[in-house]
Amino acid sequence: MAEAYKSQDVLIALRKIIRATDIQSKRIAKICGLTIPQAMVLRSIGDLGDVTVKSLSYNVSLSQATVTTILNRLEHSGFTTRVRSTLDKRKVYARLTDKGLFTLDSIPPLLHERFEERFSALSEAQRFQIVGTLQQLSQMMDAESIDASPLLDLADATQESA
Amino acid sequence: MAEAYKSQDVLIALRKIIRATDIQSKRIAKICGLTIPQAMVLRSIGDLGDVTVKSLSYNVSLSQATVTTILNRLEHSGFTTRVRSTLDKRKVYARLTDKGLFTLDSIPPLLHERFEERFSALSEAQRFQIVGTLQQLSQMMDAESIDASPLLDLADATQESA
DNA sequence: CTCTAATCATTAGAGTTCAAATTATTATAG
DNA sequence: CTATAATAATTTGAACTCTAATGATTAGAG
Repeated sequence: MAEAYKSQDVLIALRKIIRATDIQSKRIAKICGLTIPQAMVLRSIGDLGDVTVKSLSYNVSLSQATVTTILNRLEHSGFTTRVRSTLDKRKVYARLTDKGLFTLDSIPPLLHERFEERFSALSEAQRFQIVGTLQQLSQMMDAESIDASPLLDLADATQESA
Repeated sequence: MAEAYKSQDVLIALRKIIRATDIQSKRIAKICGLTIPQAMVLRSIGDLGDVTVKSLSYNVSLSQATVTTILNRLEHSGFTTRVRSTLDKRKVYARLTDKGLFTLDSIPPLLHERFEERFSALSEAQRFQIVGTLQQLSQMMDAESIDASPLLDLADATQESA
C-alpha cells in the first residue's frame, strides 16, 4: 500500500486542528468570558501598550476589519477603550482598562491544558520541529505576505498619552 | 539568546495558516463560486455517494450544524439535493445533482496553486513530516475525540436509491 | 495652495463555525 | 403497548472572518 501524501491531507489535518481550537475557544469563553481571538488581542495590547488597529492586526494575524469587530466586543465588555490620536486623527489606539489589565492575569492558557502539558513535555528539538514545520507551511501558503513585522508605534502613543 | 519554543508560537503559526486558507477560500469562491468548505463537502459527497449529514460531518471534520448550513448553500446553488431516507426517516442523504457532478471536475486546487506546486515538489519524506506533524498536533489538541473513523452508511443509501 | 493618492479605521455584506435547544423519529425498557 | 432514552437533522443565537466600499485624514505632486 503506497502512501502518497497529498495536499488534501494537509487540508484535512488543518480542519481538525482548526476545529479543535474553535471548540476550545468556546470552552474558554464560557469559563472566563473571553474567546481565543479576544484573549489574543487583549494580550497583544497588554504586551504592546497603546497600539493602533493596524499594528494589532499585524501582531495577531487578523485583518483590520476583524480586529475592529473584536475591539468592539472588548470595549463593550469594558476590557479596553479607544483613544483617537491627536497627532494623526486617522489613528485609533486600543488601551486596556483597569478591568482589562486585571483580567489579563486570569486568562487561562489559550490552548487546551492537555496540549500545554504535552507540548511542554516534548524535547526542545521536537518543539522546534513542530513550530518549524508550521512556519514552513505558512510560508508555503504565501502567508508571508501577512507576516510583515509588527509596525509598532508605541513611542508615538506613549508620548501622546503623557 | 535562548530559543524557547512555546505553545504560543504554535498558536501564532496556526493563525497565519488559518488566515492564509481563509483568504484562499474567498479567492476560490470568486473563481468557481464555491468556498473551500463547500468544495470539501461537495468532494466528499462525490467520493462517498449518498451520505448522511452525520457521515459528512465526520468526513470533513465539521459539526453537524455546520454541514447542515453548508448543504443549505450547496442546495440553494443547485449542486446537491436532499433525499430523506425511507427506512429511517431521521436520516437525510446528500446527493449530487448533475450540475454538482459536473462542477466537481472544475474545482481548482483548494490550497494556493503555489502551495500545491511547492508541496508536490517536496520529497515523500518531507510531505510525510508535514502531514505527520499536523496529525500529531491535532491529536495533542484533543481533536481525537472528533477523529472517529467515518461511519459510512453507503450500503444503506445505495440500496434505498435503487 | 489644491487636487489626488495613500493611509487608517469602520461599516456592509456574506460565509463559516460552534454549542445548545428543538423537532422528528427510532429504539429500548418495563 | 407505552414511556423514556437515544439518535438525526435542523434551528437559534452568537462569534469569527474576510473583502469591498465608505468616511476621514494626511501626504505628496504640481
